[in-house]
Amino acid sequence: MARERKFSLDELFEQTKQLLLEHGYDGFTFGLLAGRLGVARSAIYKYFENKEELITAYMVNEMEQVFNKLTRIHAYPTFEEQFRFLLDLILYYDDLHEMISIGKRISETHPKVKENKRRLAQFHERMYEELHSLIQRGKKEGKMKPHLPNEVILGYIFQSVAVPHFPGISLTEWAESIREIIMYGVMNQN
Amino acid sequence: MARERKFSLDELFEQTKQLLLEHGYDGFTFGLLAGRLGVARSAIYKYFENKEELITAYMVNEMEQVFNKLTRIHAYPTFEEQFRFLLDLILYYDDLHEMISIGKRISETHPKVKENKRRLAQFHERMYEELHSLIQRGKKEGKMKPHLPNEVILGYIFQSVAVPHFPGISLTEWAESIREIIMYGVMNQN
Amino acid sequence: MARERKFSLDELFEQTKQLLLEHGYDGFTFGLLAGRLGVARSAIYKYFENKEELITAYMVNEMEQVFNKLTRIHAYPTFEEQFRFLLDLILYYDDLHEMISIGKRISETHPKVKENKRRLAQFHERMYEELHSLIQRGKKEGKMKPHLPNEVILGYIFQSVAVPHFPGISLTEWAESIREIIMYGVMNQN
Amino acid sequence: MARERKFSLDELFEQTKQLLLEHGYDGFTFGLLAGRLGVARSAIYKYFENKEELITAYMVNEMEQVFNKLTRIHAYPTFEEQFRFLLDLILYYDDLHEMISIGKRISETHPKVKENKRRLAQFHERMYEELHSLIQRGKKEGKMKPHLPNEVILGYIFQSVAVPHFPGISLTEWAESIREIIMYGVMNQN
DNA sequence: AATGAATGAGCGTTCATTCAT
DNA sequence: TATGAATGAACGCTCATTCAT
Repeated sequence: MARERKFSLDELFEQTKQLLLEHGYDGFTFGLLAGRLGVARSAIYKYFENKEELITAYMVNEMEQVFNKLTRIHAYPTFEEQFRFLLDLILYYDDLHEMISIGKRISETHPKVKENKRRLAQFHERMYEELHSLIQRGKKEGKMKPHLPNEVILGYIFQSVAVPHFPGISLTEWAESIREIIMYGVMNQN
Repeated sequence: MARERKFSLDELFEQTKQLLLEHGYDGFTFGLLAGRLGVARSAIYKYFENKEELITAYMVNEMEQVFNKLTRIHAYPTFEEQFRFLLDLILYYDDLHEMISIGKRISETHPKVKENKRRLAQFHERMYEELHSLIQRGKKEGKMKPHLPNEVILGYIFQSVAVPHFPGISLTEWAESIREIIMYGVMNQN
Repeated sequence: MARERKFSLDELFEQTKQLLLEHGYDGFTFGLLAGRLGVARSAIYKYFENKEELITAYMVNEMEQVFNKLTRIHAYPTFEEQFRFLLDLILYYDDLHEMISIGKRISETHPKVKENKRRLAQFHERMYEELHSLIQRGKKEGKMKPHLPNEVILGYIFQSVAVPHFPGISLTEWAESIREIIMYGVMNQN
Repeated sequence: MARERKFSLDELFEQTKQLLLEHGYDGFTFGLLAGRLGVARSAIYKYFENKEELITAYMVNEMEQVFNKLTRIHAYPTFEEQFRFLLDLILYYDDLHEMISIGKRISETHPKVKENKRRLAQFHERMYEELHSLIQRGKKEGKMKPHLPNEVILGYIFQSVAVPHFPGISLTEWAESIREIIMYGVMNQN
């Protein structure tokens, strides 16, 4: 009876992600998105009342997925394996960092946006808890430097994904180098 | 002879910097800037023909200062001191990184913009030369890991400044932590 | 499916014409046009991406009509009839001249503008061909002065439409006078 | 005592003329003019309260000169010589036409503008009187077609200067052709 | 559910005009 | 007399958002 939808939410989120990464927050427009989905600009307003709501909704969606993957960390028994899993995850989701910084700029005017931001914050919090406890474990087992503040370690790790990939250096070489620096620094030990 | 200026170039650059950091390139508007300076939008066009010229002019100004400080590195004799000086400098100018990435996006249509970008590129080049030779020295003296690509090390160091400052951790504690991680990593040695 | 349009393209072209004649190219603004159509300025951008595109589109439209009429010239057998038909046509479309001179000033930045200008040029060319061959015929039949350059004759005829209509002289009297001057000059023959 | 003027009115009028011809009424700006005179924009406001006043003042000045030349027509005894003198004058001052059409668009808001336009109209009138009487004489002497309305003849002659100069035709050839058409038309007599 | 039409706020920019020195 | 600083209105243009179908 009702007309069939011309686009799925998944499609919409996927294109939203791409556009955000390509054009940033300001460069993202409904016109662009609608163009990619093959619908009229106004059609999107049936699902999201405004740009901010759409973007935060997308972020919640993305965050959910990341978070789900993150919980698989418990499948690994040793600290070392868990830490490596975490680094892999972060290096794989290397847009995460960009996304987070975009998220910060969104001001919460409408109630739905507020709700989305609340959920985002919640995810953030739960994620940080996970990570905190991992770091805590590393310190307890004497494997991580105990005097470094947890927040700095975490921020630091997340930040690392933004180190630019230079041409001439392979992706794996890059990833391995980053991993080593995070763990043991740039200085030679003797 | 003419009436007194309502704002100085220094003021203008200062506000430009703040706005760029808060809102990014696209979010930066003459309206915002004029508002902060307490003048009409159009007044700014007396000094800069367009947005790109203003922003690149600001960047040249900023870059000049950084570069001048950087050359003082030669006052320090040992590698360790020089390396510490460099880290201090970068942590102090912690917006540098953001600024550089903004600078990349500006297309050079007008001649003055072109000139500004040329000067910026020059600074960049000279700066990278300085840093490369520092790292080279570190490797030669057996103090830095020789197998890490120079580009990754440099990118990494610059990236580090973007690690967020959490409230609850003092700035010096943050800086010290970052320094240690860069040099020796997060892991305990035994 | 969507709401009804508040203005038709024909209306838009009509007002465009009027405004161009009244204010010239620079004096023509979207604000003025929108005002006459009773819509917001921005509404017009749904149909034409910029001022140049709108104006060239209008001109193509106008030119098409003129050209269609012009081809009816072949329905007349004798040179005299054809010449008279031509003069009538030109005197009737007395803004043509103004329009052509406006058209020359438009620089072609956007592709659609380029396309429009190409079509305009095409019309021009075909029109001039028609007229040239008419004049050629007049000369061959010994009815036009053979030593006058074709370009001057054509330019002259087109120019004549710009002779102002003084109040106090009827349109037909004006047209008849112009026709006579073009054909036989202002001087008495004896 | 008083500072010496950095520019003369003559200079100003000369540059005004050039700029008007190059850029038209809208394209003419105080900035451009000031640039050519080597003074600040605002300096010009000491002499002319606004753009319209300046332009009309220039036009009065120009008109004065043309009119002065025109009165020399009485030095010639015969109608033919006078007519040729008139045509020469008009072909020489071929910008006159452009200027007049520019003048029409100026609306008289300020009193000084009004006054200038009044003087312009006066010149116009006196000029037309001169020309009318010339044409009258031509008709009386049986040299001009008596049935053509004077206004049309005059408008026609003035209009002729706007016939474009095509490259490939020398200026004198062009002028001669125009003259012939005005006098005897494009058609062959037999 | 989806569309195309229309709006209005805001941006970058230009320029006539005013003001204080 | 001349200046440079500043203003404000307008323009071309974009885009989030609303409306009627």
